[in-house]
Amino acid sequence: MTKRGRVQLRRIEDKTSRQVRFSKRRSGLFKKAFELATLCDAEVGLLVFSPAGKLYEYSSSSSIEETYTRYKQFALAENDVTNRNVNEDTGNVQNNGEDPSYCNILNEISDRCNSQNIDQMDARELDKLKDVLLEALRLTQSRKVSLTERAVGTN
Amino acid sequence: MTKRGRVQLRRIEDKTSRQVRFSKRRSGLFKKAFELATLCDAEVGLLVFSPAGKLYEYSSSSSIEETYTRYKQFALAENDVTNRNVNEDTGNVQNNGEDPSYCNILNEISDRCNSQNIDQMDARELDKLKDVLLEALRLTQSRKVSLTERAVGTN
DNA sequence: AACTATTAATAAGG
DNA sequence: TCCTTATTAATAGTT
Repeated sequence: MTKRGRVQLRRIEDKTSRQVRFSKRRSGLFKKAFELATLCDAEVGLLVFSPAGKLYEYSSSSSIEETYTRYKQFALAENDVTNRNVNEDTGNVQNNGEDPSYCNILNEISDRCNSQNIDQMDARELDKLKDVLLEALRLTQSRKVSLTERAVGTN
Repeated sequence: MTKRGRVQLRRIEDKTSRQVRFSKRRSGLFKKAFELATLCDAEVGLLVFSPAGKLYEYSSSSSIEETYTRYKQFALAENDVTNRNVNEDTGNVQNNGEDPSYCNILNEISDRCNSQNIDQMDARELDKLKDVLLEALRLTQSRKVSLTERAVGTN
């Protein structure tokens, strides 16, 4: 009889055991995720792709998308702070940080594309998308101009 | 001495215990996520917001964004199948499904906005973004036209 | 899928 | 937050 309980922390080579382990541990992980959200009032989003490529998901809020959007907003806010610091200390990051509206508009496009099935947009939604695309285009153009000017050595 | 080990599966009301439980269970959950990815060669993305709003993340691939993109592609593919079925059975879903390039272009914009810090795009990246924005704009316009024509009753 | 020996997680307390 | 310990939960290997 071989030992039970303990296991080496490396990839299981045998395909069948790996699949079996995956099923068991996946259940465990999702249970834990649910318990954390329930007991501790936390927002949890969990995505798992099996080795065979099958998708499993859990979200304690209304959707994975919602949690991901919160994540992007959070990460963006943190990045802004980080980049400002780097810029002030070293000056070698091409980040003017002067145009938060540009980040916002591109994020809005991203959200708009992510939040719904594109095929099901109605005319009104298409119009809104057109507006943000136009605005993004305008900002992209002006940003490129100011980048080019800086590269030429205006300051 | 009170009982240990077992716990009721509902929100912990006491704020301090909830915070303590959160810290402990969060570590456990992230450990399990890491083990599942390592042992079973699975792709795992995990986002957790504490009750206080602090973010914790784990990704077995290069980034959460990458896993989320895979998720969106997966969900989109499944949705397409679902919507086609609905459309054939009922005819009441405004989904022509005839223009996969439109989904692709919007997804590319989304990816391009998600995959890097917007503030750090160089001129070349801005040019590429401009191109996809223009293309998306063109497709948005033509899609709106065809939607309007259909609403008027061309067929 | 079910069983059981073993280890892991964790609740309460310090 | 970190340690200890009693208790329950998860799970590896087997059937």
